[in-house]
Amino acid sequence: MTQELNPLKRKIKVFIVDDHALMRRGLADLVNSEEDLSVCGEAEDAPNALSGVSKTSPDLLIADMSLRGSSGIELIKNVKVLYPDLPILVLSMHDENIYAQRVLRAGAKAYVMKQEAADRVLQAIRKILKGEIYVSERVGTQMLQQIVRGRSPTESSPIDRLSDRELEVVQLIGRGRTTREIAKNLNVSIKTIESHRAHLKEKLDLKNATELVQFCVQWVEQENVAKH
Amino acid sequence: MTQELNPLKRKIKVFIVDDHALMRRGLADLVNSEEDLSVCGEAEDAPNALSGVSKTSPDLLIADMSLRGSSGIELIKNVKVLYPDLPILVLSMHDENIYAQRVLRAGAKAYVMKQEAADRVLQAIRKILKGEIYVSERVGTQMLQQIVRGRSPTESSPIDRLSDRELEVVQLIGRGRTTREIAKNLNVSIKTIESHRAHLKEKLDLKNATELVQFCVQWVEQENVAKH
DNA sequence: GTCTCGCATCGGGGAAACCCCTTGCCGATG
DNA sequence: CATCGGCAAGGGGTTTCCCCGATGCGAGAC
Repeated sequence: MTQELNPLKRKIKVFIVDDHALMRRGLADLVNSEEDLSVCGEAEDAPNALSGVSKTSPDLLIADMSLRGSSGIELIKNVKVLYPDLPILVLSMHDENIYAQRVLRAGAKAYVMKQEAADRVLQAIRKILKGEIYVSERVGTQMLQQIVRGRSPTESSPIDRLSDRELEVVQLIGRGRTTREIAKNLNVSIKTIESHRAHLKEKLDLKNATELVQFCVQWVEQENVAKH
Repeated sequence: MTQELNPLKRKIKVFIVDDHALMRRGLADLVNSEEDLSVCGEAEDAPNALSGVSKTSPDLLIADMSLRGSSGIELIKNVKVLYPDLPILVLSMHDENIYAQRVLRAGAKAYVMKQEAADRVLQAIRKILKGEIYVSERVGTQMLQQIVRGRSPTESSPIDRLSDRELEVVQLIGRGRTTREIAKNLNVSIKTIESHRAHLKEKLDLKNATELVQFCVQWVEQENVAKH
């Protein structure tokens, strides 16, 4: 609408990467509705994003996490190598703390969930244009809690803090064994396994038994993949 | 084709349901950019959708599958009961034809993936306004292949034997939710969820709760990977 | 050496979840 | 119209979860 009203003051150029056309449209609308922002280009996957960025040299990149093919995190890393000063805002489906941490470590400056309101995205844009970092409240407080508990986020995965016995229990839970079965298997009391599970929940910051099983299943899976 | 024949006539009213604000914006922009269409209302969840529809009495409903709380498929069924003639277009993250089949059986008239281009959505809108049914090409051919193979949709993978509600519970378990949380989320008694879980264990031939969680986690994972 | 700390092992007790059985309702199917 | 499947929900017994400890044991700290 008001895109070319002010030719004296160049607008801040924003490049959008998302594999959902409709989401791109919504984002573009949002960005262009701001006086001083304008969309300079769009892409639906990582390769097109890289070539598009090199053509349009934007001031800001908005990227979706879950792209087809090469994942969003790979794109961030690649962009960071080629354009270290280009701030990146990452949109994600997940509110998982793990994703946020990985994304920020990969070099993004903001992590916003797609569920959030549109003005949150604008807040994030403003913040990272000032050189600051933005994460949505829920993820942010989770991260702070981790730091308060003395766990530096840069330190490798929390799985390293587990004892050998605890890791053993993780394996068995991940294979679908019950507490009783594990106890019998390891020739100890059920109480002992319950105790291990309690420690696991604490160390891995999991709320309840279901989340514990979820984590263990995923970890066993991921470990089996890593071997091949 | 026929959209600019009667410029004096009232525009066709479209109601949008999606829990992503940006997606709503993109959809609204798309719809309003058409001469004869206009967005008459939006909602971010099922309850607001139902009251919004009753207030604005739209000619077409566009709904996201994966809403918070009561899921998209429930919304479709509810809408179908109250407004049997209101055509519904369903947007989905998944390209699995399991979902497409369920959605169409629940009464929707079109199934479109969010990845698809914007004009596909318009194609779908035009088609269902003419009383026809639209599914995206990939899903459509998958369905046809199943029919050609003589495989009734009820007998391939054990997951197909699950009811809509049961599949919904699988999703939530796979995301680490407890029985209580699921009950609250779906606004039913804990006993009901326990009952669903019992049926799931029976249908999927799982011994206990841990195996059930294991299965659900793996299924949700595998499903998210299948997109790429 | 003693002290602390993490680890592994158990127990009590109350709350929650699990598990099996049954019931009622509705809509579709035959 | 009768039966069957899906959904919701309750009763009641069993098991697990979860928050409290407690003990012994080895390893490093001072």
